[in-house]
Amino acid sequence: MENEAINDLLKRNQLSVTDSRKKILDLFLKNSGALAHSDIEKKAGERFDRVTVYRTLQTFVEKGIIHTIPTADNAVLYALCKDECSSGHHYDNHVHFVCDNCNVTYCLDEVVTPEVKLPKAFKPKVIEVVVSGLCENCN
Amino acid sequence: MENEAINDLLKRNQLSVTDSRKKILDLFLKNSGALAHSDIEKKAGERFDRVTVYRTLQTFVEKGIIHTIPTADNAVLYALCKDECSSGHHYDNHVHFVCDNCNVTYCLDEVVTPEVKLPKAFKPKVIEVVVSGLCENCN
DNA sequence: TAAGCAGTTGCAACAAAGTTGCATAATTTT
DNA sequence: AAAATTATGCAACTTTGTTGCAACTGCTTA
Repeated sequence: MENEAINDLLKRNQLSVTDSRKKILDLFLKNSGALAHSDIEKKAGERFDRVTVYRTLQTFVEKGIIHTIPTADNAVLYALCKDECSSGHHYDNHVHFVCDNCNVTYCLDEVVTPEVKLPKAFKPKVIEVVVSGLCENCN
Repeated sequence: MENEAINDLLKRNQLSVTDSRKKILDLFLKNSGALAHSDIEKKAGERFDRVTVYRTLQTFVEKGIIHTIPTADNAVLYALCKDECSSGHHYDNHVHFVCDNCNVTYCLDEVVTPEVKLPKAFKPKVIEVVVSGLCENCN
């Protein structure tokens, strides 16, 4: 079932289908929120080698399978990309939401980043928006 | 001259006026852009102890003298707050701009963060906007 | 389906970033 | 100017991230 989807996703990105990659991808699929490196490393049941986790996440980012989320406290977070992300180029124009209470980070894919009017001399390329507050569950 | 201003700022925040604090504050005043921890630690001329830099920055953030800036590559950046920031509470509703070319980070104090429409269930408190692209000098 | 190749993993060793306790030194208070 | 308070810097440590290399796994093709 989902196994098929995972295999497909990996193959579509010219990645060999390995245990670690399947397990890490599975974690993302089963988690609605974003994951920190440490979440993955310590994830119940299986322990992955630190180096493998670093390299897997890096590979996934390069292939456009996941993207990083900047946070105010500078923890590195990762979340699945929508299909539109292509290799090395993230169309990451959605808003991220961090809950102050439960600390979960959401990708609000349906909320598009607003326009920002800058001084003329600045040429914007990417706009990152991170909102914090109370999420749907903690409200 | 500026020395007065620095002393005042520290005293106003109930901080004793020490060499390290004066020098680090001075760096911020002389730099239009944001500073990374390492910028401060290695700053030409003077070398500060790593621990002192960590503790000084932490104190300044707590007092509302400086604020942190979230970045895409998760480097920790600090910049001076406008006067409105009070102890422990940052009114940090301006846009940050990171130049892809010269890598300088600007606080665009005059650019106010736009409204973002979230799903009803989410209650926003703080909105962080980080724009990257080409700055006024690299344009 | 077995052999061989390329890509992936995990270990070890290292480098960088950040933290803590404590004795010393500097500021502030009286 | 001495006492009290606060900040500094060292040492030792923890956490986080990186690199090289040998062993292994998944992929290809014959």
